[in-house]
Amino acid sequence: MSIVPEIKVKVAAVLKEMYGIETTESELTINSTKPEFEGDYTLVLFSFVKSLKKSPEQLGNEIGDALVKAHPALFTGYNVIKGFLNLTVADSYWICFLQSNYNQRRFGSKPANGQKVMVEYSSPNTNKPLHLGHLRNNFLGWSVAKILEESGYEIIKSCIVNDRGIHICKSMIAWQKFANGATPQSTGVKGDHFVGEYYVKFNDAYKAEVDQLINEGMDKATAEKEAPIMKETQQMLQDWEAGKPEVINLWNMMNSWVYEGFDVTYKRIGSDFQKMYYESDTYLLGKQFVEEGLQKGVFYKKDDGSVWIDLTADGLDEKLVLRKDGTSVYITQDIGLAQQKYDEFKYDQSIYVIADEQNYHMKVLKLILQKLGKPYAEGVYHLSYGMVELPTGRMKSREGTVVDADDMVDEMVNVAKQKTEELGKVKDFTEAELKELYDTIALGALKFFLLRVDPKKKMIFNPEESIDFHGFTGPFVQYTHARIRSILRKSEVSNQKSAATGLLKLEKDIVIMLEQYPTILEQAVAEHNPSVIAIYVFNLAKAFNTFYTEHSVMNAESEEKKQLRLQISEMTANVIASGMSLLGIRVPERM
RNA sequence: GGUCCGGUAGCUCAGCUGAAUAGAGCAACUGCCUUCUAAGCAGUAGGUCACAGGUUUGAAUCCUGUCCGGAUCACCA
Repeated sequence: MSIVPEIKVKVAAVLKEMYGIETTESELTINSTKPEFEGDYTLVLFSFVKSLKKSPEQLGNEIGDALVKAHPALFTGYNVIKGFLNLTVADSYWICFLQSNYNQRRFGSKPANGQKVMVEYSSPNTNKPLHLGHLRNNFLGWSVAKILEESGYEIIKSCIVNDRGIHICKSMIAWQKFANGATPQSTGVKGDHFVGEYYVKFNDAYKAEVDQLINEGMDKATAEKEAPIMKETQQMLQDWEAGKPEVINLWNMMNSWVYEGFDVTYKRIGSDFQKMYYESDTYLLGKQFVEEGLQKGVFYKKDDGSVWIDLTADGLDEKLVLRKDGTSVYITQDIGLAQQKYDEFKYDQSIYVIADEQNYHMKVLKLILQKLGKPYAEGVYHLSYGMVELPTGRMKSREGTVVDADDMVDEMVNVAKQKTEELGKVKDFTEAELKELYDTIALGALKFFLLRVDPKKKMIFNPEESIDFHGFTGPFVQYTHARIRSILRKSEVSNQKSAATGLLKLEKDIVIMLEQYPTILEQAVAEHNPSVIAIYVFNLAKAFNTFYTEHSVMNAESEEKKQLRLQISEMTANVIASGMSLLGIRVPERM
């Protein structure tokens, strides 16, 4: 058991024995003792003062006395200040904890719990390359999956590719019109970027046609509908749905270009999936549920044949689930896909990593599944994350302010290279080693930057800050790891029982933090939130650096001290490495 | 307009299941490399926690209202 719950159990026993009051764990507040006071953990006394009719000081002294007397191996002292009982945990407890965990590679991980979780993330469109927003999504989804996996869940990472629809036809039409048969191969442009260029070309051509029609006296709305290129695109969508071979061939060809490009990007940023879904396969799913919903009285049909669900009683609106022409809408497809996923994997939980602009949609999806009585409805969880904005405001593809994912990674690699060369610490590295190091640092910086903020909140991406490798950053944590590894390379850590008997303040600070790691991991799981790990790992690295400048490991005062510090160092390196791995960040031996 | 989310130091963010004098990083200023990697450390300065009420022994945190910003409410996806 972790130390905090253990303290709570002991306190509860004392309260029961001395005053006859029953307390639950949540009624007891144990905080880390503020650095300006003596002690490790603090019990807040106020809540008992009233019912026990004792002054906080008296109560604190009584409880403190009883705790020290009953558990001399755990508590070595206490002090009471105002309504706070500050408890000092025995050094021997911390040393023993360190001794038994310092060389564990996966401290904090849990055995399989039999629960199966699907995590759907990334969800790209096949008409343009990935951008900064996708990166946040990919890093989040991957990390949450990894965090759950480390905590004993079986994970299936999945991805739904939006590979059909009007937006896909736009780039197809533009390619037909403007490409003269050009291909990624013939131009040397990465496939997803290549196709993205034609999507842009479509919009340019479309805009020109609309402007011309307006100049000829047409109103804007009509012009947007009547523009010839738009009509061609809509025709193409119909041809696609009808399965017209030349359209399908073109579609297959252009999508394959995009996938080649995506493969490169995914590999580079470390995204992977066990199961791919394609909207072209799933867009017709869900229609069967319309009939089921009608029979169960969950849906109703309007005179024009369209089918709806009334969610006004749940504080939402009426929502269309089937068009009057009998085709399904997005939400209907999602119902179908949820069922298909469940049929195949029988998941306990299904996490959808989708931006918060779809909060309403996901609420509706879950509600409909519940109303249809689906057994998996409760397990549907929308991991909603905020949009990434630039200091200048929202990214807008039409205004060309979108930050491209590949460009972003390239730039980070360049910065990593430049800074590494400036510092000149790894001049003996081979080309291959250098390349790997630049990648490790670049992606570490980028991932840490995007994962360190609470997913729920929108974030401002400041390019200048993102290339800073000092302070609250991935490279700072990586650097701390490299520093520790440097020490460990030079010295054997003895597996002998530590002979050390006491801990200095800065030594204990680190051990206390290390002990908290499993609790932090639990919090990250409960909140589906990687940022708590990023923050923790940064604080741990910071504490180690403080210790490092103050005390020497290699030239410690005694052999016992040296061994103790080596153990602290090794465990810190291990916890940094595993914490960072949960964020999808590698950690170098040297940098 | 309805619903939802947010407003904490110049900037980016923690803290939000109530608890001690509100914390980091960046930016600014001061120091520290003959000693295990200075991508580091130590220090100074910087706050009416949007505003007003309320609950409480105690509120950045909970409740109500107001102001400001954003998202959403498509037979789009």
